[in-house]
Amino acid sequence: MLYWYLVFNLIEKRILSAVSAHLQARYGSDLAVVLEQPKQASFGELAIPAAFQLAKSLRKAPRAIAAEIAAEIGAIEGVAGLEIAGNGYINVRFDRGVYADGLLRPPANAAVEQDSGKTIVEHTNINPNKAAHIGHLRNAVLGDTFVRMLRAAGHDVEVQNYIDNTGVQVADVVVGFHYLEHKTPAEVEALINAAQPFDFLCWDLYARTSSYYKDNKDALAWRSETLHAIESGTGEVCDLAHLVADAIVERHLKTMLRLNVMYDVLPRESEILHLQFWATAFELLKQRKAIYLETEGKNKGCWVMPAEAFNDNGGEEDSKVIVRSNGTVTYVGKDIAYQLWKFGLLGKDFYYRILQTYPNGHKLWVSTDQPSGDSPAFGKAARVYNVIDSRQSYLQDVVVAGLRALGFEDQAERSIHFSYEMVALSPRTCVQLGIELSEEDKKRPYIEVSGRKGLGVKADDLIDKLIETALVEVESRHADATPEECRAVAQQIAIGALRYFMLKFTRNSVIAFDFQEALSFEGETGPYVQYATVRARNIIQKLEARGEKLPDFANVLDKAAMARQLESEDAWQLLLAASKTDLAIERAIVSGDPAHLAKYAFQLAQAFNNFYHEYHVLNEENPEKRTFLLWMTDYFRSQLECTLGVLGIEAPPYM
RNA sequence: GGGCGCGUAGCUCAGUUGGAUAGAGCAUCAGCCUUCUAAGCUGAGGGUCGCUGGUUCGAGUCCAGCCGCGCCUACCA
Repeated sequence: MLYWYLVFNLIEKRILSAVSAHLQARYGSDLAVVLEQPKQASFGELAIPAAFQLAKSLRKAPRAIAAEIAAEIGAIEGVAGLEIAGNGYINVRFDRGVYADGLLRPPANAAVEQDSGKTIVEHTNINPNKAAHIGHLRNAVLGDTFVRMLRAAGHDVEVQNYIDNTGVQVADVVVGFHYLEHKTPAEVEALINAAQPFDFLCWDLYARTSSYYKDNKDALAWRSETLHAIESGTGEVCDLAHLVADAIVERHLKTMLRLNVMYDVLPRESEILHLQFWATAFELLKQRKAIYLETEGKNKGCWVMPAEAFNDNGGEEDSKVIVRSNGTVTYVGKDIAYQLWKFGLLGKDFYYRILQTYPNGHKLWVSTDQPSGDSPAFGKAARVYNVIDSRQSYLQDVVVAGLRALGFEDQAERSIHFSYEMVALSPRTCVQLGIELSEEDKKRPYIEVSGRKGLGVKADDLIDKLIETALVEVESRHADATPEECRAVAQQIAIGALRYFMLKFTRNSVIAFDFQEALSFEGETGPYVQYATVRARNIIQKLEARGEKLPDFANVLDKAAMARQLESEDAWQLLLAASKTDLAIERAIVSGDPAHLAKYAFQLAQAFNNFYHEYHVLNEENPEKRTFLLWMTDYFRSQLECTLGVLGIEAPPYM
């Protein structure tokens, strides 16, 4: 892993090693020293709780031990002083001048660690049979932000979006077109190019087909016929399926691009079938006895994985069917093959072609079953993150168990289910959408969405609504701007609001989606952070409009001057908050939750807003202070822009 | 029944490996725009951290047992 230079981290490390060495020499203790963030900023920058841990073995009061350590440890570079506090804390105060100087003039020898191989992040994975909804948005925004975090920290990341273009869900829409509406491929093609978005049309058709099955059980035969046709790879129904899936994938890619979400490659299930990925995996699984042919009971005739493989006390659990008694493979089976491929363990690869080139020049590849020239090397990862909601954790466990049963212990260990809770609807939003609720549902805190019932909020509808809401605000504030400019700004604000909303909740909390909350641009929201960034840039723009240039801070600000300016506790706290961006990114990666970075972004914006109100930068008369405040402004600006960038949020030119 | 998760202010949620006075936002109330944009800032009120016990110098955090809620537990994906 590559870390860019962290002044804070550097001082932290110095303290850690100094304290460890001292405890070893003085007490013969090999205690693992840790540092804490003091509860209150006024206590200092870091706290050492080591005295508490030593109290027992030394049979001494923590406070006395703390005093002893503080008195005897000696000087640590970058540390101005140590204080005893509470029952035995040692609070650390940084040398403010040294710290600021480190931020302004970072030493050249940045710590570099080698990345240990490629990381694959798989996210989005929407069934290509209907429009994307808010649940898919959570997946894509979480995945994309996690990718940005990893890349910011120097990781080599490959982004995959798996397309299940041969599954039941696609089949059901094909049933709708073919059997219910008697449409030919040519007629469906006309619909794809029609004014109404094709994925919206399919949203309704899918719901209609699903409800038709309910009243006409015989119609389920249409589904299996369609699935067989798709699997055979030929015929009108199969053509129809590809037509539908490809058109909807294109729509999904457009929707995701609106949110600044892009991919490297789309592995498709059709290729997993045609290139016999499953057949290869099946042989492996049989060979190594990871699955067996059930000879009795309800699963008679199926190839199953025993429950003990994926469940610690699997005695009571049913084994998991991998191959059905009719010889067809389940989704989990295909997923095991896919997971093996991701690690380069299958001994097979897809062929690839370029599907499209994004506006920024990035190329998106898609799997194909025909040799088609050069392509980047996909797959063969050292680590795999599957961004999939927690409802599928059972299936993810089975996939990992498959790897383990094949003897790929390391890869099983590095198969990470990046799980998150679902997005449901608040009862209030259901009412707004005209969804009728039963008395029972009304009492629930949230209502689960259902694509099958067509119950949910479409991603594009939500984005449009956000843009319209933002547009009203932008136009009311900038009467002089052109409609195109206003729209562009409104779009950035809308996406900022949406991405932040999807990130502000920790992964394992259910989001009860509420329009009123999601459409808010005030308080803890994306636009709040964007607004702070715009303000910081405005100060610098105003300066330049007055014919002044931003000083070359490294030449005009020395350590002593900064130390003088940082005698103000407020200024120091603000600088400290602003300097912790890298730390926040690193912690969010370690904890695996982008919500932590979103929280930091909000706190950073709060800090800047405090700065903005407390100091009037351009009117400052003291030259040294004015230069210093300009530096702080510029530093805040760059830190805010960096954080927003990692969150995938743009800062508009004005708000 | 089993697995996973949740329960913290009126509402929506944070709370790092146990640590100092449990925090935000929204909502409510009281203030702040001739000054770099008020999508902002300042202040006030608001808490039995679901319950009971345990571990220890110390528990919202760890352990056990309860209570309530959600999801999963398909030859669907």
